[in-house]
Amino acid sequence: MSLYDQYPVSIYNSLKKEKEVFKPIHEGRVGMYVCGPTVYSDVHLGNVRTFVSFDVMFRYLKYLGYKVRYVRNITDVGHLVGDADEGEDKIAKKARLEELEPMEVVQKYTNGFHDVMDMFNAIPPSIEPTATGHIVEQIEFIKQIIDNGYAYEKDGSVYFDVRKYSQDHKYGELSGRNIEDMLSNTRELSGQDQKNDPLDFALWKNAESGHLMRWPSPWGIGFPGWHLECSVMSTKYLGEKFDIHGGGMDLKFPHHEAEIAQNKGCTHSGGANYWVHGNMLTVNGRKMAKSEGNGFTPEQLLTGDHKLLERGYSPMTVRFFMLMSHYASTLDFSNEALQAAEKGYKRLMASVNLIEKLGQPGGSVDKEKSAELTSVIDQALKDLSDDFNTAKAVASLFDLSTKINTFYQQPGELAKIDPEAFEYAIKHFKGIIFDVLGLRNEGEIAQDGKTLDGVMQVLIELRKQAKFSKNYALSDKIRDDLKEAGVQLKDEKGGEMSYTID
RNA sequence: GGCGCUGUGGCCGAGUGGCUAGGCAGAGGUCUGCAAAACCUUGUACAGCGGUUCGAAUCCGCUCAGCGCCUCCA
Repeated sequence: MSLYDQYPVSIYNSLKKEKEVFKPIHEGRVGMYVCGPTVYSDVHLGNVRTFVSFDVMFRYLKYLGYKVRYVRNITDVGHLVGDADEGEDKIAKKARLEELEPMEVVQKYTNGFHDVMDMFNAIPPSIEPTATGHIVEQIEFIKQIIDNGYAYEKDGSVYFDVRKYSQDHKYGELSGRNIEDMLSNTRELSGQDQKNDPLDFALWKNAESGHLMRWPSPWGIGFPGWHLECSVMSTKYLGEKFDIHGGGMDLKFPHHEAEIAQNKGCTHSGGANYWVHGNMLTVNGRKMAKSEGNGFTPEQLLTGDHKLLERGYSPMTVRFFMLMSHYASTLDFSNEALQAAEKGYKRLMASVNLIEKLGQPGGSVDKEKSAELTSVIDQALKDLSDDFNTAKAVASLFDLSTKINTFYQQPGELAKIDPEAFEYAIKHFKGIIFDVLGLRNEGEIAQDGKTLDGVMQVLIELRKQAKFSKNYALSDKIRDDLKEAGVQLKDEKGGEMSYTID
């Protein structure tokens, strides 16, 4: 029996607006598509949160034994600048500002994005397709939509005919909107005269002279519309029907709504069965966004070089902080919260490090105590299967952490644990922490240095001698000075000493 | 205006109609030469007002406060 049968996953489906038992289309296999970043500037924490959320889903589904194909695109063309109605492309605009080739801009920020994802230990997706790499497919997709009667051409551009579409399908099913409301609330926008209807959106845009991104098409020189790539690439790599589609809450409308319409308009299938939306990161209760000026770069987060940051925080502290809440809840950033997360993270890692130092379990096995141990793991897996509730799972991990610490201090307690139960619990304890939550043991990395460890052993030996001769002034000085240098010495039972690096 | 969300103890943050979430901080204790860490103990929490119910933080209604989307946004 596989783990996914043992711990069936349920997911909150934005499309149905309720939690459902997850049933993949193909037994044992999952196709997952997540809307990736637009690479025209640095990613900020909000982006990181969303991708970390989906990274955990990817990791957990694999942990359960599913074979997962995870597709996350790179948007390197297509999104229009909000206040420029002339149809100027974000990337083209940025290119002009920086006097670069558009593809130079794309490459620069794609590299940066990958570096940041790596820093936060997010596993690269199975496929990371780019919009510019799928111009041909996008053109074919548009042709089919036109053939199906849901799009029209006008002056070298092609628009999706929302009204026509809504006669046959429900437009707005994901975001809970209806066409009439939207019509009466449409804002006055200039430059929309080409469209038959303000609700229509572009599938292909005619490139004006001087526009930097241009490709030939049956409708002239131009570039693909803002929403098209995701429809096209999810269909290409996952099929007309696939399992999970994810993205940030703010993409629900219009982006995902348009995506569904394009999919149905082309293939008559709506794409994903389960739509999953991650919530926003907030600062003082407000969405972290570039326009608010309350976001910061990962570099600033590490160094603490930002007016909102009291000091820097390590990547794993931040990752752990994010996992202490549920992906569908807003998460409010504050220095206090981050500092609390940092302590919690270190506490967890300290227990992990202790595992190696534990003696042998068993001897005078207490069945109840053993069952208690495995039930904590059981609970954690149930919680993860319950819409990926990392917050709850983390609580179980802390329970286990306490138990491990007790085992270390009181070997008698460890003797009560059945060796098999112990092995099972430790395997999953580590599995959940490292494989599912994707945490890295930052302290351990620092301790890898053999030279440093050798130096530490010398200092520890000196301190032991000082203590033995009751020269507490010297032994305290060694400890205090090391503390100053970022190394915490701990006296243990039996006169042994250990150290941790901050 | 339309669609939707949230309001939990000092802070962050889970939560099922009845059983201690958890982390951080605080208090007391054990251990220790002193620390640190760890362990144990400790908190009259669920915005307000009504209603449903044997029982609601959890369901319903209203009020108040805040937020998101509706334009690019994770």
